[in-house]
Amino acid sequence: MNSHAALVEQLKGDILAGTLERGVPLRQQELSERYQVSRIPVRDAIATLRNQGWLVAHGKAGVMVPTLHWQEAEDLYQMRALLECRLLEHALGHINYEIIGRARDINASLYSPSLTLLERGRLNWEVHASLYRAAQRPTLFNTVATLNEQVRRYMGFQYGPLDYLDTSQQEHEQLFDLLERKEWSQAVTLLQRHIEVAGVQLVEYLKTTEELRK
Amino acid sequence: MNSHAALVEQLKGDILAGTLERGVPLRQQELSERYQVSRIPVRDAIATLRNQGWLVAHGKAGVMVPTLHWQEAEDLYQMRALLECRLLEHALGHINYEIIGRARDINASLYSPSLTLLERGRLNWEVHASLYRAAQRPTLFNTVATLNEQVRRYMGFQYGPLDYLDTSQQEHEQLFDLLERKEWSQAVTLLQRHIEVAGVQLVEYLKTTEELRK
DNA sequence: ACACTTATTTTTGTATACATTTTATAAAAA
DNA sequence: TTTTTATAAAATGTATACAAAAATAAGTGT
Repeated sequence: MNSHAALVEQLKGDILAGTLERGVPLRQQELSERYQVSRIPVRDAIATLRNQGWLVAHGKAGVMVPTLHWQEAEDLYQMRALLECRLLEHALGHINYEIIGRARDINASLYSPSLTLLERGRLNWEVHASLYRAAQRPTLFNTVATLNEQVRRYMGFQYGPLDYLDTSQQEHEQLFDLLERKEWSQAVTLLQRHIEVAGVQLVEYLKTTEELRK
Repeated sequence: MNSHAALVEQLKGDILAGTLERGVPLRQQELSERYQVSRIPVRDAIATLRNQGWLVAHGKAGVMVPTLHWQEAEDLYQMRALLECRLLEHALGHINYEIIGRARDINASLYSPSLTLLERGRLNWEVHASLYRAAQRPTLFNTVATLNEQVRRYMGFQYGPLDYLDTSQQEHEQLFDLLERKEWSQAVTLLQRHIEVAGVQLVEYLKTTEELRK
């Protein structure tokens, strides 16, 4: 992995871990000292993170970690539900037992308790992605991948408070069964609910925590 | 406008104009000489354009203007149809005569024949955006805006060959009428077809030109 | 005490120079 | 001739230094 991607991932990790306080401006020199590189790669990383929504402008000079809003999570999950269902529909004809097998393996690895939050989020996406790739629709796939990457910003909250991940893995297994039996319309419906209820749960949780902060 | 955004727009213009050949690697030094700036702002602009899909990697070092594929256009328009209809639904309750009036004004300005391709594409988006903003859904709006920005890469082809823009403006006017009469479900249906037929026309055209190149 | 200017400091943006990686070239071996 | 490997050239990535812009602080008048 080149150092640019490494720095971006490092920053994402620190954002999720809460090491970088939300709302306060990040200074390029601070970051360059913290990560022991010059300001140029820091600038590159900041640009990437801005484009992906992990950082936003702070006034006219500087960026900050944005505060989380339930409205954003709601939109992200609604878009996921819409687009991922279309993507699964395109994939249906191309999904074979090998693909389902790989997806099962990834889903099984999620049961390991010694996974960091970041690894868990990434594996969860890989379960979905392994199915979506069969659709051979790179443009649609990329947009969906971008949405999932944005959802990751809320992962720090999804873990712990609502033990969503257990039920999520079980729903994945149900999805695999339906796909193997070629019960396609039911599979798409399950996926839709799978995403929508996850979204509703997250939004509800965010609303309560937002209330608490006032 | 700061120089970074200016350089990005300049490059987009040159990409649309065909000044930068597709498929051949762009060198940072060439661009820095061409636009009379150092390689640093060129690098920044390239990073932005890569994130927006206007440039893609060429091997391990360098970027190029990507070739256009009808499959990409198809996906972009299908996503637009899905997401923009949802966005319009959210907006329906908030759309008033002032908003429709502004949209009408923008649409009227499109009849001017002395518009460049870039200006035309931008105004066309502004018609849609002026309605969507009423929805007050920034996250959904941003995704839709990104999709429209990506569609712009195909605008060079949409102009001339298929005289799509005339009918597009007439459909906009129909949409305004339906919104004023609060015939909401019909308005959403019209928008869906408006986007879908534009997509189909573009895809058909791209298929024929792709055939010719072989 | 408060609004408004002006000066100072800080921060970001850009140029130049150097280091590292990648690509192209040419020589050597199969 | 083709493939492989070594070498040279070129391109990108990064650090440092400087210029422009923005934020902060100090001063001025009301």
